[in-house]
Amino acid sequence: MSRYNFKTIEKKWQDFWEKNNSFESIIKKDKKKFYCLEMFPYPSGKIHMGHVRNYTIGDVLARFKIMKGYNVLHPMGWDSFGLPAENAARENNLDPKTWTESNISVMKKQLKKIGLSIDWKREISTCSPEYYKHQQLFFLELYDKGLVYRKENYVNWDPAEQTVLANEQVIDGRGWRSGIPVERKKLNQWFFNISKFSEELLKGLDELKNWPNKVKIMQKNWIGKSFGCEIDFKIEGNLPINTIKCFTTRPDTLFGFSFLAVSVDHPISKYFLKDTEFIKFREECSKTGTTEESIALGEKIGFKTNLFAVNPLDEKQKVPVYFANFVLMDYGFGAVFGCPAHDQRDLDFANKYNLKVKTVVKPLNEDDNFKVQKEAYTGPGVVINSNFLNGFKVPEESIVKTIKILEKRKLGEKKINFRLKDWGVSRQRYWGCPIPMAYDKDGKAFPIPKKNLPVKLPENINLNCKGNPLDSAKEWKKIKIDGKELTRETDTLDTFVDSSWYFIRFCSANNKKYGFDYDEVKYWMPVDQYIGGVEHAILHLLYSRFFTRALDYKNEKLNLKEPFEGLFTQGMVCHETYKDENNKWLSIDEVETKDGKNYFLKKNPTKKVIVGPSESMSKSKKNTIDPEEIIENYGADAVRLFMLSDSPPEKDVQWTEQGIAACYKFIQKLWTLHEKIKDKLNKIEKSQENSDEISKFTNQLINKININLEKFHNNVIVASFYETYNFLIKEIEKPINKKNLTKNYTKILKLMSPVLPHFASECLEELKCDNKFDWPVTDKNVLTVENYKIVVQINGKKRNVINTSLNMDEETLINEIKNNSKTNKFFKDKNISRIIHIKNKLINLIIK
RNA sequence: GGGCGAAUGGCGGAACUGGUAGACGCGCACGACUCAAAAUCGUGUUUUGCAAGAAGUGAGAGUUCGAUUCUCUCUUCGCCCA
Repeated sequence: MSRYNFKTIEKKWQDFWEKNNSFESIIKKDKKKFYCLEMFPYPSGKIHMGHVRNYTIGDVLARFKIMKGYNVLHPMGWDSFGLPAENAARENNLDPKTWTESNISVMKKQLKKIGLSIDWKREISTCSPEYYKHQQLFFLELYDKGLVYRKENYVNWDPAEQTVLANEQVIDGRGWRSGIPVERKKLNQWFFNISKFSEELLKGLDELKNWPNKVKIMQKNWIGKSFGCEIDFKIEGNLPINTIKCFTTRPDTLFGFSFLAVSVDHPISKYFLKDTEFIKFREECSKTGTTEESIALGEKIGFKTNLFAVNPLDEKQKVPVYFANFVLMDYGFGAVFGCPAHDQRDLDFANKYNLKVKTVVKPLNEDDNFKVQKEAYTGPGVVINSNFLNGFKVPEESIVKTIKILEKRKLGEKKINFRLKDWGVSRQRYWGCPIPMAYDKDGKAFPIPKKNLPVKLPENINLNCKGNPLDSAKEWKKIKIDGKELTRETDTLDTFVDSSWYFIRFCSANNKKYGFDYDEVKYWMPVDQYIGGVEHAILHLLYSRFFTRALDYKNEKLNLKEPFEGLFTQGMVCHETYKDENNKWLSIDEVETKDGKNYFLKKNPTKKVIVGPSESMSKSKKNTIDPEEIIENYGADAVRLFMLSDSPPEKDVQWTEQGIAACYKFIQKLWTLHEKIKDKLNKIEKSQENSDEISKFTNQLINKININLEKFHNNVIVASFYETYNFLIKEIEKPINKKNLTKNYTKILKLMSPVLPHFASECLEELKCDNKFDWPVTDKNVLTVENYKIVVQINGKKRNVINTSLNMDEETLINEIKNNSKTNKFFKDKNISRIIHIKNKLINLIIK
């Protein structure tokens, strides 16, 4: 018996697939298409286990669909713009392009070693001008359609680095590099008008039947449609304004009104610019950062004005007006009315500034003396202490009825509000897609003429300057359009823009004229199955849905709304973590164990290692496993097998040395089995009779795998492979019909081939019996079974399992149970009062 | 604080529309082979009990002939939002 040499065999088949262009996809109109896409990687240097898991899940599906006769598109590319390249380049004194390109070539080689069914002829890279020139054209098209505009907006500003920080670069309110508190600063930026599509994007979710509910709910919350009312509050004081407009979802709590809070950026702020106290307060606010979270977690502070707001439902009630840090200008109208009793944030604020707290809603089970104390009451109930609103049920009638009253009195108006804000796409970075715009001396914006695209990134840029590197590219910035001297936009596009249409680009990856070809997009889109991490559940997926709609907007030729028909979000790959006595992370290579429980330092085996919980693999925790090394030691098929076994793919999986070793051993066992079967087939001369258990088994296996593949229950599929081995290794010891063995074993190998493509290809080639790579179908003739095991329950408890013939009549069955030695004792002095009989499955006798 | 989800042996996990709980793997134990070890193969492995049996899917109730599955209450954990 030879050992299975995965190194030569895997190489052999990978070369074979490449030479034969096995996975090249071309439009075949007579065939049903299947577009299988995994989220493309960021070329950070090397592939990690998360990629291997993601791409294995996708590859199994793609190969399955190919075998089922679909015309499959399964492409791969690189999300290659972004900050890490800029940082790495700065550290290593390279340019980002060189760094990125060398990473891509390394990672491509690594990906190929997994044996993926990728059509590499469609490979794209978002940092190549061949890709981003189309993106720049789309930008201008969106600009023409009125979906792109420029406005001033706040950014996170690092005063030490003199640069803008992305939200994730702000850690505890400080710049990640400088450690200095981040400030809010206003900058002119480009925006995509995503909020124009709020309603559509929300409604579209209902049609995404093959999306996880979880993700749809997350998107729904993110879009945040709320139904409420805008109210004009009369203002009294010494300012030339009469009213302030507010948006509220709780007009029914208007009688609990105790203050009015406005954003420091509210138009009325211009009347306070001479007030040094206000200026101080505004500076204080700018330190809080711009994210909703930092505002929610930070202290609520206010600045009292000398203004008073009048309650529109009760002219006698006048409350103070505050500037407050928790009111954002871009939500509603930058002003909210405060009802402390029924909003926790308002209550915190009211307690701090000693404002009145009036309870106007009580829970159903409380009486009218119910008073809100330390916790705001936001639940359902009845309106109290509110004059003509009293008795309204909260929330089902109170909100609607109050709005009607306000509308009748012309004090307010029903309004729908969305949390979703427009997408700011300007980034003050070098390594991104240049925004194709330019400005004259007065700051007026002009689009770069389409014929002059692409606007290429200048090379040899000094990245070690402060601020935006492109700003220092003096020559590059100058441009003449129609004789006018202009200055180029120096911001680049958010990399989320790059990934918002790459799935469309794959349909026509090599089209030089335009970003895509309409016929090809019509054939391939939408993506039938998109697979990736749940961390992209909101932004990437929402932006992609928006961008697709934006391309479709005012464009009769495209007719594409939703890019991803099916979505699957896989879990992460985790590993135990190790620390030394000084609480410093230790890498997996630095520790060793003999019993799997106690770990010691390799360098110093007397030093015990602290074993931490299993966490997602990350460089910072030093618990990563290098896929290339693993493939080198165990082979791609073993890694693929392990990535699918153990845990369901939507959950996290634990990487263990024993786990991968078990998969390796299993493939060796399958090979031994294969050799035994070959041997057996050579020895059988005449056709031998047998009960054909193998056909029955294979048929059941086909059913099982079909069901589980569609449901992504890959771990169950792997388990069924083990069952198959356990079955076959015993079965081939029995007399067997040669034809049956060949036919069924071939089917079994084909069933395994999406998961173990190299191994299955090799075995099938050796059998030389059938070189068609089709998906096995069940043989209906074999599925009829004569003998059934039926479960016998007495008073609902399982007492026995007996063999019966198909559709045995009830009387015979009961007689058999009464006489059976295991169950006869239950019938002494008792009668059967009820019979529940499920044919060929179970019988439950109720006896008294 | 709100939303969503989960909880099954020593561990990862399986169980189709309510119908044999613990598939499959890991680990562990014993045995075979071997001078020995590794590798490999075989047997066993929810708890309790010698056994027949009994108990058992986070806790408590409910619906049902029958509940891991459905309903309610609670506990713990995870994710997202605030």
